[in-house]
Amino acid sequence: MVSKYLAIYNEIMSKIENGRIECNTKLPSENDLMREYNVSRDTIRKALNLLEQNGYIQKIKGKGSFVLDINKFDFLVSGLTSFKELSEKIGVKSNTIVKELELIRPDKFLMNQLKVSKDDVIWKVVRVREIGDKKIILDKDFLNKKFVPLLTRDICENSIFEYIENDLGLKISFAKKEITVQQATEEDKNYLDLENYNVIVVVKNYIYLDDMSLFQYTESRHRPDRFKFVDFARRNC
Amino acid sequence: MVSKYLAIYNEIMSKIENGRIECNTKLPSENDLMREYNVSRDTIRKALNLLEQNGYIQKIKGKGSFVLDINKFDFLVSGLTSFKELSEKIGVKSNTIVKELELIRPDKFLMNQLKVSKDDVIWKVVRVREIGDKKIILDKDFLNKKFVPLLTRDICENSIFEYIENDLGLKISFAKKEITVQQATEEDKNYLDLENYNVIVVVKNYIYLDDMSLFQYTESRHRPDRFKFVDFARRNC
DNA sequence: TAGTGGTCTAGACCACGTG
DNA sequence: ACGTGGTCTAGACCACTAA
Repeated sequence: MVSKYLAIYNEIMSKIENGRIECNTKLPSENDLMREYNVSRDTIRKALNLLEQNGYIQKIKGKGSFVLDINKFDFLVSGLTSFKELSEKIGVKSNTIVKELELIRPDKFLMNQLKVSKDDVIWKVVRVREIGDKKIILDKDFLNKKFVPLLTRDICENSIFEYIENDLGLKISFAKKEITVQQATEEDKNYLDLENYNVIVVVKNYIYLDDMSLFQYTESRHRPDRFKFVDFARRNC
Repeated sequence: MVSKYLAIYNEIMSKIENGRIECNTKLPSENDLMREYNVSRDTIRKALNLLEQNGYIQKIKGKGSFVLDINKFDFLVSGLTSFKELSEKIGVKSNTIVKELELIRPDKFLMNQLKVSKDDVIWKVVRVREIGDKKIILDKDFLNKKFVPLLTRDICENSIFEYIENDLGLKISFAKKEITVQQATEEDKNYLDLENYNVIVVVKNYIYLDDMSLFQYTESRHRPDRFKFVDFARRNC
C-alpha cells in the first residue's frame, strides 16, 4: 500500500519529468490541490516538500510553488541510483562484464570498511562497465554473506541492487559516498580502456539497511574524462 | 523568530555533535519529547525528520530513533558550506589570496552559465586557497552586479558568503553542484602548487536565491590529491 | 483585502517490534 | 498488549505577496 502523499508526489513528479507540467510555471495552490486530490492540506504539503527536496519545485511564501528546470537534462548521479537505473535513464548503450565473483575472508582493509570480523564470509564482485564500447568503470563490491546468502553471475550482470530490493526484500535506507582521485593501479589499467590517463576517480559507497546495519561496501573506479557527479543541495534550514 | 521545530532540531543536533548524546543510543520517544519540550507531536516529528535527512539519526518503526555516528569525523563537503565555514570546522590553518577582483562584461560562456545578457555587469573574483602552506584550490566566482552592488578585497579575503547572507540579507536557497576532472590549464599551473599533477578536479556551483534567480556561478579547481567530497544520501521515499 | 505558503495543535488510526 | 514511529485529518493563526 502506497501512502497518499507518495502517490501524489509521484504523479506530479512524472508530470514534470514528462513536460506535462511546464518549467517555470506555477503549480496549483495547496488549497486547490487539496480539492483536486480530496485530501487534507498536510498530505499535499508532504508531497510538495518531497518535490522541493528533490529539486523539482521551489516554494515561495505568498506566491506559490514553481517548477524548476534543473532536473531536465542533467541526470543526477547523486542519491542512491544504481548503474542500471542510471544508464536506462540516460538511454545509453551499456554493458556489464563480471570479472570476479567469489566468497572471501576479509583482509584488514575490508574488516575495517565493512565492520566485520575475520570469521565472516564476504562476497567479492568485480565488474567492468562498458559505455559505448569503451570500458569506463571498474566496480568492486563487497557484501556480507549474512545478508546476501546467494549471488550468481546472472544477478551481477543484471543488477545486484534490484535483486537485493525486490527478491531479498532488504530495504536500503541510506548511503555515505566519498569521491577522491587516485593514481590508477595495475588492475585499473588491465581492466579498463584508460588510454593515457594515469589517475582514476574513486567513488566509495557505504550502503546501510533499514536497521542501520552496514551491509555493502562498493568502490566505483571511473576514467576521469568520463566522470561527472551532479548534486542538488538545499541550504540547511 | 526561530520556529519551535528548528530550535528543537538545533538543540538535539548540537547535543549529538558535542557528544552529549552518544552515538548508537536511542533518543527519547516522540511522546517523551512532546512532554519534554511542551509541543505537539507534529512539531517533534518535523525536528526529527530534519535530523534524519541530515544524517544525524535513523528512525526505525516500532523501535525508536537512533543516533548515527557518520557525521562524527567526516566533514561533509556536500551541502552548501563555504570554504570559510569548512576550514573552521575542520580546524586547519588556511589562507585566502585574492588574485583578481574586477567588473567585467560577460563573454558567451558566462552569459550561458549565468543566464545574463551582454549588457549586464559581472563581478569576477579569482582567489587562491592555501591549506597548510600549499596552494591547493583556485576559486573563480562570478556574481551578477544586480544583486551584489559592491565587493571589496576585504570581503573576498574573508567570506563572500557571509557578506551576502549577513550584510546584504540575500537568502541563498539551493545550489547545483557538478564535479568533473579536467586537464590542468596554464592558469591552474601558475596559481597553484600542482606539483606533478596535470589534471584538476573542477567543482562547478550554480547558486540560486530564494526567488529562484541564479545569482552566482563558481568554479572551484582542486589539486586532485587533496580533493575529497563526502555525501550523505537517503534512498528516495 | 484576498490568497499564498509556514507553523502549530489535538486527535485518530495503522503497522511494526518487543515482551 | 503495549509502545513505537507513519499517515491522515480539520482547524487555527501568522507572514508574506499581490492587486
